[in-house]
Amino acid sequence: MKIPKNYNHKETEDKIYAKWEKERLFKPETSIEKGKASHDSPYFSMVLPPPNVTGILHMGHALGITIEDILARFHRMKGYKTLWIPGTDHAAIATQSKVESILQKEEGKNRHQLGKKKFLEKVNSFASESHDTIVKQVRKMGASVDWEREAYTLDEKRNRAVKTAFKRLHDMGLIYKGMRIVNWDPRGQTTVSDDEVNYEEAKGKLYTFYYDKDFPIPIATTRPETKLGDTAVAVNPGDKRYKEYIGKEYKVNFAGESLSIKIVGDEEIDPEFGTGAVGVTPAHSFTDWEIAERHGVSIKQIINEKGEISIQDSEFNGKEISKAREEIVEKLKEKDLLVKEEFITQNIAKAERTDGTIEPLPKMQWFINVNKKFVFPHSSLPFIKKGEKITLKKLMELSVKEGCISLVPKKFEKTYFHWINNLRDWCISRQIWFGHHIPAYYCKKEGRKIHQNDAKNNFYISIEAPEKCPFCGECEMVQDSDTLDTWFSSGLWTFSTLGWPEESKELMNYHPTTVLETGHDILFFWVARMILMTTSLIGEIPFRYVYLHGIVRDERGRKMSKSIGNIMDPIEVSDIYGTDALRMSLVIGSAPGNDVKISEDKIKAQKHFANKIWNATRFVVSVMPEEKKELDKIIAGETILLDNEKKHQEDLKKHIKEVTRHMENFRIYLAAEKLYQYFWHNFADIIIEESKESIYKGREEERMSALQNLYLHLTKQLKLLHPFMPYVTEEIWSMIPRSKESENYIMIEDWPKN
RNA sequence: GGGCGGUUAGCUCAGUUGGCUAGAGCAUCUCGCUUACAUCGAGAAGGCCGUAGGUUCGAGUCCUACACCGCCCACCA
Repeated sequence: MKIPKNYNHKETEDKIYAKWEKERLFKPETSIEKGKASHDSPYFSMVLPPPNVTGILHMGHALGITIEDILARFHRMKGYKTLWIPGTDHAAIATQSKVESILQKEEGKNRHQLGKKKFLEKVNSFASESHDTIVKQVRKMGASVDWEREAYTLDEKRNRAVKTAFKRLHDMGLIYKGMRIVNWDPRGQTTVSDDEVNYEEAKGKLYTFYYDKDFPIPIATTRPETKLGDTAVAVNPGDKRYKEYIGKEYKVNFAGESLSIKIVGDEEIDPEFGTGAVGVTPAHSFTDWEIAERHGVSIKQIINEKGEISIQDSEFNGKEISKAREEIVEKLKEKDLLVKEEFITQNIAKAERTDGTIEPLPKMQWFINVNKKFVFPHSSLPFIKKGEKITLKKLMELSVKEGCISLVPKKFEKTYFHWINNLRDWCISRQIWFGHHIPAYYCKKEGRKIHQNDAKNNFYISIEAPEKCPFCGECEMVQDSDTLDTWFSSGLWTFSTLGWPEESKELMNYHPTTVLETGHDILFFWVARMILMTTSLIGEIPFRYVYLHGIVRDERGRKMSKSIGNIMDPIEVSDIYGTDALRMSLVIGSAPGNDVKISEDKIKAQKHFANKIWNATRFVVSVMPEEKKELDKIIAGETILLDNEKKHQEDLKKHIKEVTRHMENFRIYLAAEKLYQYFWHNFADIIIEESKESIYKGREEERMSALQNLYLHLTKQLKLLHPFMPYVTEEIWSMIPRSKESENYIMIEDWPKN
């Protein structure tokens, strides 16, 4: 057979992927049919972390997919029933705000001007376009995912899972509706969770002032306008300066508004900071809310959802915050109440997706209670029995602490525990339109006797829309207009993709999943939520191992970003250098948890490696004996090896062992480097070069021994390399002489044992 | 403020349970188009493994302190 001089990935990749798919090699059922695995074989299962349908894949996705595919292909070759489920994430707020900004740019409209129905149509068509792109890209990366099981976090099956989960968690007493202070994003017009808030450093002013001239204690603040909502002043109970005032109540006139201020003593107050006294604004500050709760101070909301002052009959009513601030400072100056103005740097809370400045507001929202003990309904967990009581926090903690789930690398376990310790109730409701609707229904009539479900709050939780109102028996109920945090649905991902809430075979066969591979930046967002959801709902862990990869950076260690202009598009790169080259360069030097730097040079080097493999094969094929009997003997591995070749085979055995050990311990980066080293500098540089002597000038036994050695080395190494460089190895596999028993595809060959 | 991590060749990084005469890729230099590959080969140069102590027969690897860099969390009125 004549083999071209250089490896051409462009002619290879799409063709091979299509063949794999056509032969259904990505399905565990096929492994069983072909006798590679049996029904009793151990399984290896993963979910693809569903990419957001907000655009296209980036290098981070490429890295994740590569690692996952390596794990999947490795286990498939080792004879595991291997299932890897693909899918996409509707990503609620991220997608909605993306479409909103497009709408604003293209049509100059906001979502309200367009209307809910039309807007959602737009979002859905955007999502579906984005989905198609993503799916194409996942294929291009060579991912051996089972496309027939593809899922979407917002499709019908997942919607059923979400509603069921919501209802069950509510029945368990873990979901509640309550008035609480939340992170309000005035730009996105929605609440966001604590994890979706980022802090930005900014210059600000710290004002020290008195409410009015009769008030004895000076207060410091960076936000004078919020002081309109003050209902108390808190001081440290040990602070001698203010001790005498604790317990007293003052009527003050602050900037023309009358306030009633109670002085309370609270240990949390640092006497050293500012004036040692805090103006307590319970409605617009998390810590103040807590102080107010401790001391029974009243709550007064003075800022509305638009980010305006909202006080009836006040001159400030309807004014923007910044405007109100100026005017108040002006008034304080006039009355000579402003003691000090100093510049300070402070942290401004920003909404991750919209960059809107977070305004803490008290709002009626849905929460998941992480501190409430509940009866654990069923358990396959070793640390708790069915019927025992536990909190969600404890469940999340013990799942990892007791070793049911291992994080790779281990150092993230500390970060994880630390996060759990600081965890507050999870606000799961969002006021956006795109997402799963909360399955809560309200009676339209008022004053009726309410007797079912959650009567106190007058809502009824149901998976199906109720036909008859259980409260009044007449009205058509109104569904809650809120949607769910996107992480609520992705928290169910390992089992919602396997048919839950049906008691499916899939769930029995492939859950808990074996590995979850994802970026360490979503450890809290996603990994922790999956543990929460899975343990509480099905009494099982979602996965045994969590493999966390780092961030892909440019060659100078910078994050890839549009503003720097250093973004590398994985698809472009794989067009130029080949997917195999891209995969190798992403994996080499990428220890779990560490950031990876990638450069064009690095990728080029791996393209060269693919070519090296190609040419080494060309050589081996070209020297194979023409006589059929001899060739068959080599293919069967029956040729007698001389001492020199025996030694090479011993080295190869060691190499296989080492690579396998690395793979089993998630040291994929080391396995990749070893493979590169061994192939190039042992096999090509030494073994092939040495063999030429025997092949061209040696005695018959020497020639045959050398050829046998080459053949064994090449075929075994190709198998070892296949998970890493699936395309080039598959293409080559079809070109080398093989036995009848060997598979048509290297993808389903056995992983070498020795 | 609390926590976690890093510091090894010009650059990017390996170094798995302490045995290393410390490796690789890229870049540099010299020579070579020899019948697998110039997307290559042969060779060279390049490192008090952040600093200071300690444990040990032996430390890049373990311990302590310090310096610098990075990340995460909290958020102080």
